[in-house]
Amino acid sequence: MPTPPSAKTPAKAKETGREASSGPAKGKRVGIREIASKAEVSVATVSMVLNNNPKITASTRQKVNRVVKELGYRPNRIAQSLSSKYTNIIAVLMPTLRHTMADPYFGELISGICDKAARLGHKVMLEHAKPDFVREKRHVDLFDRRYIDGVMCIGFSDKHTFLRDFADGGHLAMMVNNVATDMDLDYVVCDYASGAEQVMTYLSQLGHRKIGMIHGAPDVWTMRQMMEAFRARLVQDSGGVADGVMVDGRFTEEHGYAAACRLLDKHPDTTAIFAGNDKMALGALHCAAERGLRVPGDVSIVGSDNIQYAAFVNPALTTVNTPLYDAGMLACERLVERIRGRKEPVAEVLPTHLVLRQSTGIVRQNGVAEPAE
Amino acid sequence: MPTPPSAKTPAKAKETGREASSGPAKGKRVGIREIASKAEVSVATVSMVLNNNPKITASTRQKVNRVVKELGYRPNRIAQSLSSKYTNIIAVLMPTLRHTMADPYFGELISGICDKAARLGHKVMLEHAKPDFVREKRHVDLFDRRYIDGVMCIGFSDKHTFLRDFADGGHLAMMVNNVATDMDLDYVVCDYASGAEQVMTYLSQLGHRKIGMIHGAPDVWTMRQMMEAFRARLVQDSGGVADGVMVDGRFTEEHGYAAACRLLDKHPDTTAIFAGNDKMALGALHCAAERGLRVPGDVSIVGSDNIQYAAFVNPALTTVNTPLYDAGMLACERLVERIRGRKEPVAEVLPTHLVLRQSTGIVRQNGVAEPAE
DNA sequence: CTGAAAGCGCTTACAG
DNA sequence: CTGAAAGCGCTTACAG
Repeated sequence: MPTPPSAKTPAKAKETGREASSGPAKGKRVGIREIASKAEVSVATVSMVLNNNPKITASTRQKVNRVVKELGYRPNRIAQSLSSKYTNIIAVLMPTLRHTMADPYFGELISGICDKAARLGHKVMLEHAKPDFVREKRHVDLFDRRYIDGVMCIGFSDKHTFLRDFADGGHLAMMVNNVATDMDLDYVVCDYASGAEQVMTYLSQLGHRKIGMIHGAPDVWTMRQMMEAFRARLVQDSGGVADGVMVDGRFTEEHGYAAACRLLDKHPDTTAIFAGNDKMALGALHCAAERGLRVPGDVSIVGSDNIQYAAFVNPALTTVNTPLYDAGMLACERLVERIRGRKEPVAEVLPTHLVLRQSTGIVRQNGVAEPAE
Repeated sequence: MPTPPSAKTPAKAKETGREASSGPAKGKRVGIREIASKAEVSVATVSMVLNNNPKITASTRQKVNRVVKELGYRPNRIAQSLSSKYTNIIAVLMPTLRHTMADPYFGELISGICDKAARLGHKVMLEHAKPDFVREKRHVDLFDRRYIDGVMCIGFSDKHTFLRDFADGGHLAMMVNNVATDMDLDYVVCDYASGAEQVMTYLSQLGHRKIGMIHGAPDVWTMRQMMEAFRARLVQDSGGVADGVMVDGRFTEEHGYAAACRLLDKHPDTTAIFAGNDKMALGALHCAAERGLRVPGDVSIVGSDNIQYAAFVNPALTTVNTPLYDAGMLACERLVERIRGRKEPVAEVLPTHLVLRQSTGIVRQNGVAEPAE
């Protein structure tokens, strides 16, 4: 247990009189029966009023609501869940990357999910798919033990075959900004293929012919979309006009940095780098800076996702805007629809667009990279 | 509803035969009574085995556990919660900043909380304290409606007086990386005062005398700690040797950028800038770059928190490492202790240390800033 | 050490 | 349109 290293330690909180762990509040919580008796109706009627059952007269409704307000009655959600079919909780399930929550990519998705869920009266529960979590089938437990009504899956790839268990068990799951190949799961995804095409068109217009790509794991469906678009464009532009190489940057700054270094070592004639996400693009930017390469003077760099930081690096990053927050919102909305009875599977694609900033420019004249200044 | 703008639209998921919304799985879920009858004991015994009640014989325990395993029995958590005093869920409550979840600061805290909670068998629920949320006292509802056993509060300031409601209602709340002045709440916080002192000592050693600070809202306790340390050091070093000014950067890159510009406009002789968090430091870095000021040649810049990006900007940022992830872990651990009966209030301070990188250097010789090159 | 019973606080058919 | 009763699936005193 760490001790205050500084003299400016906050004053010790006083021992409080309140019974810290002696359960739900002081006094007897008011329950549905008190409301019923005070309103002179049955508990069934109170319940129906609370649930906006249309069978109830406006007058009884008023009468009950008045008492509810008077006594400050708040129905016990646990009891409601036990009696009804729903918990009104959805889970957000994600892989255990290093401090996942601190990632702006996941953050945007989750922000969208949370905001929409709150509006729809649902709570959201956070869950990490650690190895033992999966091994012990605790992802299924989320449903079997009645924690949740549905689950949103973010950050997974085709390798995460345990996701099948959801469909197999008849449980409601939604892929957010990804598609699970052959798993028959609902999804809402941004149009990464189009984003990559826009990047390639733009770079081509700027005169770039020697283009490198820093990609992430290709078992991620969206990444595959980008890689295929990259390759397809190279083929299409070929006849010798375009050339490209691909290196793995594993979605992180660190590996994006290393990938960029490798790329520039092997192909010093590279004039543009397309990174599969902004973090790898930042890594590439770092590599360029370290080598004294001017961006975009010597090499143009493009990212993808348009995370918050993309606008605040030097030079500001040209990138593909993928509406992550909106994807989170829509996915949540659709999942709740499913929970409420929607039968048709969900398969939505959100448009993407290029955001031009300072990290891209027309191709340099001489074909060989040389230090700036 | 957006339509696929690209040709590469994923194949439509097939309409599935499964009953999407017809409730918990197929077939009758196995309950505690089935286990009881198959194991030839009472349900009470099964329950006690499940809860590791020491009163149960090893042999009955075995017998029951075998059946539990055989039938793959998973106790219904809702029913458990209704009967017992606990939900085994804690909430993480935070203000509604722009896409809060995408913020690395909050992300680190939440990552720590989640990881520890999972290890302790607790689920975590995410909650945003929007204006109407607070107005309708829904933060109290979290307890009154039995959603949660305790709440972790992150990102709040002294202005958020609604936090008093927790202590007033006898509910378990924990401030994470902050202290609620006069609110009598448990807390776990990093030692920001010491961090700021280390920064000032270091800058002083480098010869800096004209130091500016970009701070955030002073009603945030931790920020006040830093500001006081900054001021105290200036006074201590005075007799004309040190001078400083403070501008508000509101915790964001944008305002940090603006604040740095204002600072450098008014005080062009500033040789070092201490920003209250890394985001504002990045804004300052951006401002310097835009003006052609070399960092650290013309001006040194220091941040605080050591978020992931701090190492990947140009130049890499010197900053104070505040162990946010650890703070989240410890806060979670302590909150669960409280839930389980701990009586003493929690008041922990975690040590911080300076991380030296490229954005700081010895003071420039001439006292006036001039464009680089 | 184990069992029978009451109860947690709601909702939902089923009567009236 | 409303009420009395059963039930959701557990845990917890209370007897034995």
